[in-house]
Order: sequence, then C-alpha cells, then structure tokens
Amino acid sequence: MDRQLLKTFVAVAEAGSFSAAAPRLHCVQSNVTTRIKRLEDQLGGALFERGRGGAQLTQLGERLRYHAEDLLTRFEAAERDLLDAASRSAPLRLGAMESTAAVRLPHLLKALTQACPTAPISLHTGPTAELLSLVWQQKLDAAFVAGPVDASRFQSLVGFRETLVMAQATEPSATAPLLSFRSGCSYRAVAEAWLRSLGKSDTRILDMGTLDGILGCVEAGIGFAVAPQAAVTAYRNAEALRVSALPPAFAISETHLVWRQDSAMTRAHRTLCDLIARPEGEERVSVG
Amino acid sequence: MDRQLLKTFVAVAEAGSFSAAAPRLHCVQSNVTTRIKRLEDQLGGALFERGRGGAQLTQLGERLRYHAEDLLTRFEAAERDLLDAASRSAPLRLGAMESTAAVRLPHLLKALTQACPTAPISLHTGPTAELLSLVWQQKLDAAFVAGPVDASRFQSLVGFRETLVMAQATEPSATAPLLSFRSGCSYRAVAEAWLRSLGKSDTRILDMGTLDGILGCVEAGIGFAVAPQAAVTAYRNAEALRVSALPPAFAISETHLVWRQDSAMTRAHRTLCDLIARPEGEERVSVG
DNA sequence: CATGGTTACGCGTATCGTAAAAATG
DNA sequence: CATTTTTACGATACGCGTAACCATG
Repeated sequence: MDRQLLKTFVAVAEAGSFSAAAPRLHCVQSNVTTRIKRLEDQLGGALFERGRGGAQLTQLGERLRYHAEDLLTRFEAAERDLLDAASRSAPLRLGAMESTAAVRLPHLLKALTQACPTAPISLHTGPTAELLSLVWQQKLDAAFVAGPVDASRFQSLVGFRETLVMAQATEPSATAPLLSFRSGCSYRAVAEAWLRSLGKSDTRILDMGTLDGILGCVEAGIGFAVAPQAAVTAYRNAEALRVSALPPAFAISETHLVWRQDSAMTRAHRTLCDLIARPEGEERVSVG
Repeated sequence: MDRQLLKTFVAVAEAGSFSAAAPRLHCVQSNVTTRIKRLEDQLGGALFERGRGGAQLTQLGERLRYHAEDLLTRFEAAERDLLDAASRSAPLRLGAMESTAAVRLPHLLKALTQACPTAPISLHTGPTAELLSLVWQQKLDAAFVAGPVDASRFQSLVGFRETLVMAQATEPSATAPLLSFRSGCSYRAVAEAWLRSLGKSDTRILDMGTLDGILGCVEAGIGFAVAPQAAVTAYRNAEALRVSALPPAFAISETHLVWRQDSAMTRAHRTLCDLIARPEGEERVSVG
C-alpha cells in the first residue's frame, strides 16, 4: 500500500471510472488498471465493481477511501510543514471572496511576497461557504471570509473591518439595478438584505467581475452599488459618484481570515497574520 | 515523500547510522544513502549530520521523524483494518505476561484459532509495563496485563480473576527460596509484596520459565511458589503439593485485556473479547 | 586505519505507453 | 455497438547489489 497507489485509488473513486482518472494522474488508463489490481491483490478483495458506466466502490472500497483520503491529507500536511521548516518556506494556498480579492488583497499580497519572497502564494476566489469547506478539507491553508466564524472548527483573525456605503450616479433613477459581484459575495448579501428590509425584493441585479467595472457602470448611471467606503473614495473618478450611508445594521462588514486550528501554521501564514494584526500604515513607516 | 522513504528514514533514525539501518531494511547500505538523499532533495535540507559515530538527526530530521512515525503508524493501522474488512481477517498481535501465557492462554488461543482460522495470531510476552507501552505504540493490538488499568488511555476487559495460593513441598524448609517467573510477572510481584509484609525481605528468588518447571521444583522440595490455584490443582502430581491460602489482600489477582481505545478492533480482536466475556465452561459445552 | 558514508556501474525487473482484445449494458 | 476495462508486449528507467572510492576521528 503505497502512496501512489492510494492517489490512484482516490482519483478513480472521485472520477467514477478508470479511464476518467487516468488523465488526472497524468498517465494512461492501463496503468490505472494495473495499480488498482495491485491494491486489490494486497488487500485480498475487490475495491470497485466494474460496469458499463465506470467503476463503483465496493464496501471494502468505501472503507479504503476513508483511510486513503485521511492518509493522503496527512501526507500533504506533513510535507508542507517540512518544506516550511527547511530552507524554502511552504507554499501558501490562500482563499478569498472575490470582493476581498479585488479590494484588499493587492496591497496585502504585495507586502506578503516582499516579506516571504520564497513562498509561492496561490489564490482561490469563491463564496464564503465554499472557502470554508476548502479550508476544512485542507485544500486551502487559510481564507478571507465573511464573519462571524465558527470558533469550534476554525481559528480566525479579523482581517478587515469595512464601512459599506451605497454609491450611485448623481442622477439616480428609480428603477436602477444593483450592480454587484457574483453570488456568494458578502457585500452582495448585505445589499440584498438591505433591499429586502426596504421591501424592494424586485430589484434587478447585474453581476460583474471587478469593482472598477461596477463603479464605472455606476458612474455611467446604469445602477447603484454597495461597496466598501475605502474602495469608493479611491475610485479614480470618485467625485462623479454620490455616496450615501447604509443603515448601521448593514454598514459594518467584517472580513475574517480563517484556518483550521489543528493544522500547523507555515511561515508565510504566520507572516500574513502579522501583517493583518498590525495596521497597514505602520507597515509603510517601517519600510520607508 | 514515499512510504518506503519514510520507513528508511525512521530505520536510520532508530539505528543511529546508515549502515546499521540497512540490515533492518533488508537491503544494502548504499540504498539507504540513495533514499535518504532523495528525501533530503525533496525537502530541501539535510536530515542527518554524518559523522564518525553514525548519523545524527538535524532539527529538520527531528521534525520529519515526528511526522514519519505518525504517518507510518497510521498506514499500518489502516492496513490492518482493511485486511480485516477483506476476506482474510487481520493478524492479531497479542501480548501477555509470561505467567498468563503459560497458564491461561493455551486454552484461549486454541478456541480463538478455531473461531478465526484465517487470522494469524502472534504472541509477545513481557512484563506489564512493557506490554502497555507496546500497545500504546500500536505495536500490539491487545495485551493481557495485571490490573488495574488506566481507563483514560486504554480500553479493557477483565480477562481472568485468579485466586493465588502458595504451593510448597510436604516437607517445607525454613530457608526455602521463592520459585517464580522472571521479573515483571504479576504473580511474582504479589509474592514479593506478601513476603515484604511478613518482613521476609531476604528470601532468595529463583527464576524459571515455565509453570511446570516451577511446580516440579516445588514438588522436589527446592522451594515454594505463588501461583494460580487452578494451575496448581491441575498439576499432574498435585497431591504431592501442600497448598495454603494467601492473606485476602494478596490472594486475588485480576488480569485485564487492554487495548487502545482509539484503534479499530479487528475481527479476531472482537472474537477474543467475546471468548473472554463468556465463561470458558460454556464454551466447552457448546463444542461438545 | 578502521568505521561509516558516498559514488560508479552493471543488471534485473517494475512500470510505463501503445495497441489490440474482451467484457458489459 | 459504443464505452470501459483487461491483457499483451516491447522499451525505458528506476532501484537493486557489488565494489571501489572518500571522509573523519
């Protein structure tokens, strides 16, 4: 029972067939057959029931899957910890909501890469629920999500405390749509909740990928947006926007950095926490 | 970071040198060099400091050792669980005090091998403390030890409740030595405690390996012994022995079967527990 | 200079990919 | 009959052991 065999096995279990697993493993399908057969020989029982529609786990297979996923995850966690302890620091797999990624991360990641030049940093964006799941599965080391956070499963740090405002064109239209990031964004969730509280459940929503795009459309009078105050005032043509406060219940948005409490923190991860804990301004002073 | 590499690494760490590790791994020393080098390349740092007296772990090596031992143990636990789930049941690695092994296990193991013919059963004998350590390290699946047992770390079952008696020749001598199993045996510990309570701390002790040998020597008038009543009455020439009771504080000895509570129980293990839970007499009836 | 680690090298076999055959619904 | 798995087979490369070569206390 080797690591490669377990990887192959899990890939087949996930892909649902031998042939679909092969490309994921960067090998040909006959190799998959051989390896699964070896595994089955070693364990003395069938792991899959082969049929027309691919391969389905047997009872024994289900059991192996449980162990295999656990073992492989632990392998990877150990590898990261050791890479970090050795010369090069381990890669940091970061997650963030799209809005956070757009508004806040550029400065932060710049500082982080300066502080940890050897740590490759990857970023996955997605809605809060997906990010939490990925962190829990240890596919991500940490993620920026909308708070509050379940403290029994995750460790967390308040990353950013935003004041949300509404931005609209100087000539507002009554039937203007809400311009927002894709579904799952916490700013969007706030905006929707706010609109519901006003009884405006029929407001149209336009999805956009970037904050600049959203504010650009707002400026053009296409609709209105709910966004962090800092982002709005930093907009290149901020004076063209009319900014109004949200009711206090909706105005404050906290973004937390979360990670599994039982996973070892890598160097880059600790550095990130330091950068968040200390105000950004102070950072600049120490550099300049 | 492969399983074999970790095995090699741990072997070197335990053996203290590359050359000493090689025979344990059933390979030649140059292979050890190659594998450790691969590991070091992958992690990007040295794992050992090579010197005259062998190889010593670096800081990174210590860290890897922690992970490696954990991973390897989990691998083996998973393997056992899966072998058990597949056709053949997993091997049962049993431990027992020497006296238990001699007096009680023959019947029990016979019944167990009948009930689980496909499970290879191995037996390691040793004193209670060693057995508990081996069970904790998951080198043994379960062991018979002298109670009481630390319930926070181990799960246990009362295996045998013995009445201990003193056996001596019909013509006892005042300066006779105690005939006993090797140090660490719980019967011997009882005998020593009893003698201490009588102020006879100068009694000589003769070590023997088998109960028959001990009772044979008792019969020959060489000394006296503390042994389970059942074993004494079952002795082939029992009428030649004079049996006397021990004070109640020393007469009762409980042998527990213990195992780690967080390890999955294999088929043979469950069967063993069943056999212990039900009285042996009943077993015979169902067979005859 | 003896002990222990490294490097060089030839060899066997495990594992790879290609390709054809068998199974399955 | 299309899709998926198994088997056959030659080529490559990986990992083994032998043996000679270094390092070091």
